[in-house]
Amino acid sequence: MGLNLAEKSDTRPVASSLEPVEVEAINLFVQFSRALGQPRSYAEIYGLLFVSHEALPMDTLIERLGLSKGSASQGLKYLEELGAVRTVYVAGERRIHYEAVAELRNLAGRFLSQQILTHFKDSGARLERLGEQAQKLSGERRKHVSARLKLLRSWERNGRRVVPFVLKMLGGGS
Amino acid sequence: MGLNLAEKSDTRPVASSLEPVEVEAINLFVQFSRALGQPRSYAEIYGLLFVSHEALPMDTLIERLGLSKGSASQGLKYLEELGAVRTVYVAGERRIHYEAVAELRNLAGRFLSQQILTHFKDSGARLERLGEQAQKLSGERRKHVSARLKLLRSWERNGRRVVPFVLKMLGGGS
DNA sequence: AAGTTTTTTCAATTTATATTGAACAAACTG
DNA sequence: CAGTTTGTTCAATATAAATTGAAAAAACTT
Repeated sequence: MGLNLAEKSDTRPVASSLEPVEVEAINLFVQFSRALGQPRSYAEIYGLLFVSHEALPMDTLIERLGLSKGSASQGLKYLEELGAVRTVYVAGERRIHYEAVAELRNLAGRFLSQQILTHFKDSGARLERLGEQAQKLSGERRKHVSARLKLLRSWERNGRRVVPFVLKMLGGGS
Repeated sequence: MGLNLAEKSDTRPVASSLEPVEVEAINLFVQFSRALGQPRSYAEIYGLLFVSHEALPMDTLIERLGLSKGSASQGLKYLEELGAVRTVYVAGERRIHYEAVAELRNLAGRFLSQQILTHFKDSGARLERLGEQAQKLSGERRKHVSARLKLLRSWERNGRRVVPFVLKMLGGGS
């Protein structure tokens, strides 16, 4: 079913077992996840772990956030792979407990390479193929495509230069 | 119906009226659009305009890309608002013609403010509310939430600082 | 202004993505 | 090892987003 963290215009009820401070924190991450195109449920999980004082087992996340087992399991798996969450072994507890990893730089780095760079990965090959096709053209047409290609190459270069820089900047303050 | 720019494992036929060089260019932008979470059809439109020597009317885009009228109209509207496309008046032609605007810096700037910054816009207010809720807690719990809040504030600061910097870097080469 | 072409709008449909939950598997327990 | 708890998988379903196309509007023509 998922949570409902009601915004002004939203009339569904807020999950009763969450405290206001938790609702606020979760909202923050859910908002963020929309900007990044990530599933809401993952953001809910991360948000709750982020404000929680102690590590939580999957059960608790399911119960308090109103998630299905499947979502919780997949979400935790994803977040763990991303490095956004780590497992913690709690004395006298059988279940795996999770806590939020709060390091922006690593998070952003992994997220960028996972979500963005994979999409860019063969842009080099693509540009090359475009270049080949351009050679087959003639006259005005070829001139134009070649100019465009040159532009694309410079865009790609600039784009690549930006990523490490962003990471450095994000690392600075935290 | 939309286009089909077949990748290796994809068996549907390529639109017959597109030349190889166009297919390559469009593929490039479609790929890009996936990374950014934008509709494929918009990327197709931009891609075709980007390689085209002359400005094209909506009709031509519909015909060559196999789009519906609606998609073409909305896509062009969106791209024009974004500043990715501009209208051109062609002598002796009644229909509006469009051409791609190829300036990475402006494009990226508008895109960021449209897609990202809007999501961040009330992060300040959200953080404030979270702060208020934190005050209502006590002991260990409050200490933890306060620390988290501090961290979030620094993340936000760093995030904001990054944007203008990225734009400067993207402006450099083109 | 009546007719024609071009463009926009938006409810209905299709397509893509996220979520569920029941069946399965793994990990532990006594 | 039989029983119990915990965790995963994945086909089915629900939800969200993109696309269509018919109807309306706007822009132009004679």
